Amino acid sequence: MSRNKPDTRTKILESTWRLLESTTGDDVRMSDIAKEAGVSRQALYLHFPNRVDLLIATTRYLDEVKNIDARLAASRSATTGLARLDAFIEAWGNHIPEIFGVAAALLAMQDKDPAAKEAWSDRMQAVREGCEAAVKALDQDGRLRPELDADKATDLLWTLLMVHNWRQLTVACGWTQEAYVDAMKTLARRMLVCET
Amino acid sequence: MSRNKPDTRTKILESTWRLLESTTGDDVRMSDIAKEAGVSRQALYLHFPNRVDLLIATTRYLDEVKNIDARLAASRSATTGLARLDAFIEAWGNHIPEIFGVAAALLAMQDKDPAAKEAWSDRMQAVREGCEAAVKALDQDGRLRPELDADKATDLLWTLLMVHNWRQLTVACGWTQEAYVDAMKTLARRMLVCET
DNA sequence: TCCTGACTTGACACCATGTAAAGTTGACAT
DNA sequence: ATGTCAACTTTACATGGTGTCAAGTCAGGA
Repeated sequence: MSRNKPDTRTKILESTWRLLESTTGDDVRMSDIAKEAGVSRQALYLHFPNRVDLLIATTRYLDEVKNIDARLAASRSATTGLARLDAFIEAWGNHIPEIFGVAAALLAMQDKDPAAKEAWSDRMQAVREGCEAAVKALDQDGRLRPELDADKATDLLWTLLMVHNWRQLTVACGWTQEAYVDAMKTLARRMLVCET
Repeated sequence: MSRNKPDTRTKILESTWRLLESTTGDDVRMSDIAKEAGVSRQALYLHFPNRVDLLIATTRYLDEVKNIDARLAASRSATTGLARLDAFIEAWGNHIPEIFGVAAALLAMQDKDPAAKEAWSDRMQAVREGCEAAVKALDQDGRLRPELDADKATDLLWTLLMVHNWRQLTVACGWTQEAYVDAMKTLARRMLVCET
């Protein structure tokens, strides 16, 4: 884990990220990344076995830099179930735009590449666990709608918070990030929480 | 519009559909379709200029066979706004599994191919119009939540009914089609409709 | 000085899409 | 019967991106 030098590997990861960020980059090729990193195309293959693994490594790098795990974990410290739900939605919802470029690239190749599917599904499993924890906290407060069991409620919240829905509302419909997060909070309550 | 003979074009469209339907078909190639249709690969190019256009033609063929437009239009005949919302969700929600295979293929190539993006966005625009009509009917009954304007409400309903959410709940979470439709109806009401 | 590891250069195999051109076949008009 | 035309087949090839391979460069350390 010694990463001190100018570090070509990091340069590559940063470049990949940067290119995927610029939404204009419809389809980012290996040679594009190499050029951006100021490195030969072959150098990429010295550090990553293939394109998919490079993208996956980029998401992990991003998670590390943005420290999403810590931020999601923070939402667990809320005292009431409701506060926890809000905190979780806020943490995750505000993380989405940070990872969206990379996420979209990974999503795009899900059908073709099993490894990409696997990698994405891993990340989403982490989100699901966050949803589950929030739902359980709600249940323990007796605020979960009685007609919902914890599994169904988790499924619903998980689905609501998917990247696709963020994309639709912000990118396609032009909502602001704040409007998105607020709407998600409201909807989650209406979906899951019972009165009083 | 004379289509009477054994009709290679139709055979190709049917084969494309069939292959995309079988979700195992991760990535359906032109040669796969040709083989399935019992036709040379080049024959495909006699009928469709390229892969994207073939996929788009397949969606149109499907729409025609399944007669979705008529079914969506039928939802407009409901008398109250609430009934209309339900009818629309039922019509569209039950159409999704019919088109899902083709839709997924078209979605997968959205980033790469502008024509695919265009085609899909066209179809989704039709859905949006349905959402808008339902929201307006609700508004006229005075049942639309006062804190929502018609645009925002349409955005939300449209997002809720996206194919991705169907996929997540049924394919990923294992919900039945009925459970999905019921949940969407309930959620739409909770999202959009005010009390009394 | 020589070695080694990181990187470059250039060539190439692979695979899917799409193009091009010549050959086959069957229906149909005369 | 013959010629023609359209639909389809066969074969070959260009293109573009991924991934592999092998030889070459070059700086820094023992």
